[in-house]
Amino acid sequence: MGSETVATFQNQTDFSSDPDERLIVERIYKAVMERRLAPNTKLSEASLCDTFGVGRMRVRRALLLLSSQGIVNLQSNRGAYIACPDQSEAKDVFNARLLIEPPLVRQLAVYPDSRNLELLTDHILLENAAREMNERTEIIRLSGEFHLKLAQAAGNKFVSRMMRELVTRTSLIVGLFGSSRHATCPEDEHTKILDAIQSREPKRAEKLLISHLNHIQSGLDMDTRPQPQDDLAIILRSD
Amino acid sequence: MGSETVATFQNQTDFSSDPDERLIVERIYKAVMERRLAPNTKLSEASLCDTFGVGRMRVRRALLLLSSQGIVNLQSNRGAYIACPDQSEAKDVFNARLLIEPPLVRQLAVYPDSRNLELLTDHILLENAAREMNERTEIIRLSGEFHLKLAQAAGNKFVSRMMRELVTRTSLIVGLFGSSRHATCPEDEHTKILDAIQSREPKRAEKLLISHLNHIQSGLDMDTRPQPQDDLAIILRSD
DNA sequence: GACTTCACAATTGTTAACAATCTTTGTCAA
DNA sequence: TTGACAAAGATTGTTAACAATTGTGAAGTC
Repeated sequence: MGSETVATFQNQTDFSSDPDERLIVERIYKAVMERRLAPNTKLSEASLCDTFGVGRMRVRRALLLLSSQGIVNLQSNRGAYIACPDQSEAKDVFNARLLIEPPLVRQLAVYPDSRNLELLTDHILLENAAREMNERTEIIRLSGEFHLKLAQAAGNKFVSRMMRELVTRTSLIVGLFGSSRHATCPEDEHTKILDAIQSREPKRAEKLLISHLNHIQSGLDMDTRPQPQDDLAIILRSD
Repeated sequence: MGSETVATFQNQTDFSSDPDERLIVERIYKAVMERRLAPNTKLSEASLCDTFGVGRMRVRRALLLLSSQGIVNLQSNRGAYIACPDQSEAKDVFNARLLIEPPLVRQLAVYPDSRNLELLTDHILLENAAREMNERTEIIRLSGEFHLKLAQAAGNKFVSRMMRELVTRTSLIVGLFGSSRHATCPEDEHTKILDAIQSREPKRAEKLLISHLNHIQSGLDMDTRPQPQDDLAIILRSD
């Protein structure tokens, strides 16, 4: 794992015309989605340069794009760090998701497009396969991407974009505040949601989704760890 | 008009740390919102450089940020152009707005926060004042920004961001497809919506908003002008 | 021993020159 | 007159050197 191409992700809205830039952005995005890159990890220009074999300009542009997507935090004269959402932001993320996803799912259940439902079914198969194989990073990423595909099923570029940002941020939040027990999403909730959509039951789909989001949220310890990292990141580096 | 500071807009999410960069981004954003910058207008680096008295680096970064917000279209080796949404994108924008804004307004009507309602009231006063004075560009901008303030009233950073993008894009769309008659928004619909919110009538607020959005959409000639500009822009330039 | 100060190293920010690409203009031939 | 072609001009993309800032560690002082 990790060796497969990044092309899988390039159905996303990506503004950079240069392929190298896209690669950098997508790789970091993917690492964040899989929680391999922890919040507040420093992304120094030099290391990215020789990781990707690119000049500084490309790296800087990629970092600027990542910062505009809220994935990275640019600090003047100090460098780029993986974003580290606080409790207030976490609240905003979940509220935004609770605002957008329910009507989205309702709409999907009212006008289900067979082609899109197929894609969702395929995705759930992937999820289950990853679970069977116990591939942790895959499970985490696919779990998040289910919601993204939900948005993509609506066939709306803007909704997809916003959802991508919200899902990415959720990944950071779960990484920060998630208790180790509920590390991964509950297994069958996605299946149930898709089922309700396929059966054209908007109300049920909506309710399942809301409880799913609440379930994720309830697995977080928002009180502990007020503002961790930075120190922690340094500690990890000193090993 | 036009001489007032740009600071008014800086409550927005803006990722650039440098003040010059913010200024460029906000000025172009504002010009688009006021429909002074038409779709497909070329933004050459040189002209921006001496307009703002900045080096090329700043301009290029600003353009990259604008492109990440969908305001500007970066074409490799050809330059930056004000985005020119097509019919398909227009459809997406309105669908996204119809997805997000109704639940948003409903929520505002259920939990109205007095401070935020005050801000909305103030905004409507500004709108009416601009209408009285017949300040066209102000009317256009404030009209769009009402919806943005609606989102901001929810106190959610992400919702505000998405709405900002949608509203900006709507401005481009109306500029492209809007028939000259309905150039500006209908006068009192915003007032009515706010009224419904203040009276804590979620259903009514939602309905008013939906019909408001449909009203805007119905004022567009989506069939005419399949893909204008570029040529048109060149024609205008040859005067 | 703890604290400040200073200098050095490392990292990021900026600039300007150079390279590559596209656009325009002018010329020539059909 | 129209079209293709080529050279000049203008614009964007890239690179590398330089400047500025921050972080680090050693020396010195209390």
